[in-house]
Amino acid sequence: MQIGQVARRCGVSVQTVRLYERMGLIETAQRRESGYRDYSNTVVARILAIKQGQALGFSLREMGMFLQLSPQNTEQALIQQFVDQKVQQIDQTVQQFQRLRQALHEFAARSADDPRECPVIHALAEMACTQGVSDA
Amino acid sequence: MQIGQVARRCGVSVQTVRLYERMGLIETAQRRESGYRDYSNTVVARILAIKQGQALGFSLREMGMFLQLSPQNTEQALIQQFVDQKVQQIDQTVQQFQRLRQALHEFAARSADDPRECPVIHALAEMACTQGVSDA
DNA sequence: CTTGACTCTATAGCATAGTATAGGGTTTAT
DNA sequence: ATAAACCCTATACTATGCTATAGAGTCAAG
Repeated sequence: MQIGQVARRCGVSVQTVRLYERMGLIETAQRRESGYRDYSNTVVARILAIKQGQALGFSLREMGMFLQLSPQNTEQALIQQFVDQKVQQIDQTVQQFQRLRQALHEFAARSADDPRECPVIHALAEMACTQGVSDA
Repeated sequence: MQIGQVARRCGVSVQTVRLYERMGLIETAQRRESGYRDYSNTVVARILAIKQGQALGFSLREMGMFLQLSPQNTEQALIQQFVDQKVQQIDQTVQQFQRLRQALHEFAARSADDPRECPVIHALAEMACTQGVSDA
């Protein structure tokens, strides 16, 4: 599969595919005699996974570590530890999104002359505090 | 309140506070005769809100628009529309996080010689697809 | 056998969100 | 009256994740 086809199937540019290859996020493509890259089709799912991970806030570096992890190269205990940590992070993030959701509803329900602080700022600031920022 | 105190209270650098001011994300501070900025203390909640929003994946530009929205300057119908849209986005994101969570558990539970595709890549790729990427 | 659509490398540039530095003035405490 | 700790502006630099361009080769269709 040529790089252009991979790119179109993933909704990314060919430069992005090359970038991901250089960064080691996807397989190093086979080359034809011409020098053209020839990708296996598993690369498509991988790129889609990377883009989706990004959309959820993971950096390319994180996604790279993520994707490198496999039972073949990593101890079960470490995998479990990694997964537990990620799940905990996810739960926290989900909770924060839900508080934001609630605050948005309160915001929309407010009357124009409500003197109280904006519920969205309030909720977001509180979340930040709960996670520990302080000073005298 | 001096800029350094604001910065420490928010857990950011003074340069960041100045940057946010230049970008119009926070109030333009009063100045003392010396030229020193003098912030009101509402600025702290605002910066914390910005940082928390960022942690949830919003850009500074988005947070700026967010924070500008108020019943004083925006029609109720528009606010409702904005809120509905954001809530819908949040619900989708939360759902995606929960699918990822599930996939992570499956990943951890897998035996080392399972020949199937990695459940995390699989789940992320599927999510991406569901949102519409395609090509012939 | 040439045209158009593709590919290659290499390099440079962009937006975002900061961080660092230079060169200076201010405040407070001793 | 001087040191330490703060503040000011302006400019330059950084990392991340792309995007654009130049200059070249490849390949399929007519």
